[in-house]
Amino acid sequence: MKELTKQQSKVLACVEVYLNKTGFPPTRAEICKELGFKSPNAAEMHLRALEKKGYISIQSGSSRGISIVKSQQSFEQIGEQMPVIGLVAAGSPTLAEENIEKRISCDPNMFSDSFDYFLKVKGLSMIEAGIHEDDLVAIKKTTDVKNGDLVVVRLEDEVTLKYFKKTNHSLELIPANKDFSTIEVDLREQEAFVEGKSVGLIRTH
Amino acid sequence: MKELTKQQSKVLACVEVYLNKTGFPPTRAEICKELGFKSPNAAEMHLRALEKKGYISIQSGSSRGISIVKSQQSFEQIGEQMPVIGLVAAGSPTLAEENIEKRISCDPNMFSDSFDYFLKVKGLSMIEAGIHEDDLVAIKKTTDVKNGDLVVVRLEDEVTLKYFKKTNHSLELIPANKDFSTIEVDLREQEAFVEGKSVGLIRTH
DNA sequence: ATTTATACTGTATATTTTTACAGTATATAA
DNA sequence: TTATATACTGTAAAAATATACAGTATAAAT
Repeated sequence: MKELTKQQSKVLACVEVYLNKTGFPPTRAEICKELGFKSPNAAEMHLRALEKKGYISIQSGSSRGISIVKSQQSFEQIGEQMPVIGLVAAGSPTLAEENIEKRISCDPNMFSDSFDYFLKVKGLSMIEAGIHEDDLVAIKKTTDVKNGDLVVVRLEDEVTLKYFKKTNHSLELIPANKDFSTIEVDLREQEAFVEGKSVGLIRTH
Repeated sequence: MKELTKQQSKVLACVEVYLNKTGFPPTRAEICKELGFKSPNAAEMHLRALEKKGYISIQSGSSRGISIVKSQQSFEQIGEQMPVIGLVAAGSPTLAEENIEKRISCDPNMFSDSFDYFLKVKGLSMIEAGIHEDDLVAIKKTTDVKNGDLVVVRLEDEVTLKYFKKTNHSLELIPANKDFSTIEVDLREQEAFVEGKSVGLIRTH
């Protein structure tokens, strides 16, 4: 999570205090009044920055549509807002705000292992493992993976979700669909980046 | 504290659910949409009644200026401990303590629809729907199911998870595995109890 | 038979609120 | 020296929202 500037921190605190006091979030104008700004745009800009850094989410077009994603206050946050990231064809699955499709309120420890984000599955390459298109796979960011693990690997600019098998200099990324073929990587010729591994899955019916 | 009418109770619940889901209170129009009212004044009147009876307070002149004074719900909505029930061969999947295998901390609204418990899947009859043994299927207790829904149905003492298809006097419970056959029930001869329907699924890898 | 409470529809308007755009100022980095 | 990021002011328009008013319908109470 990115660092906040002094003013952004003040604005976040202001929103949290207002929320605790009234039960609903403040308007831009109310934030200005509280912090002494003279233009609603001052508040707007700080809120946008806070959203980009993942501390709040803003429901666009709604009045008072601010919700706290990550509290500045240190008290326990049960039911954190876990980000959902689309499995994009190119580039790493980063947690930058523009990649976050939505957030789901749940416990980061609901599976056997903790996880960092959900990856939204594209395509049918893992269908025989019971992993469908649009399923959300819970990914733990780690490079510590074993053969047989379901992993997120980046090759060049392509990111895939496959079973992991490493043998000497070669890496096999094995699909679970007879219509797809195993991706074989000679690690002396090409780099492969393990982004993380799956610890669970959720699906909405 | 005064008693609430049925509709007032619905409106209060609606506000509480919205608040838990979004982090801010609903507008009059949003309450109407949720509960099927066609005039914003319907919501307005109920809110006024709820304020008069001391369940909420309304900040006049503010958008979404509703705060809960006395919650209707006896339990916390976020980070609830949702029970996991084994799909036992005999008897209804009841929420009696002896049937609860464990509890998982998660948000009852993490799927598109709310749910009441997780059912632990036994057997392979739904494998082609990507539902494996030991997957946890989120079940919403309801009898309001449509053809094609994934439902929990009890026949005599046997409980199954299957696709639902009703035609006149006959009920078909369709598996997703070519090695299993559809269960056909003539409703004039045998009773079938719909216990609920699936709204989602989670799996631990 | 008439009132009273509940439960709405439908419309209209004033007010609140978001949000875009055009600027200003300052410090820091390239 | 020229960007670039932070941190605002000031204005204005469009959209969202609260809320008043005038009705309709129904069941229960008086």
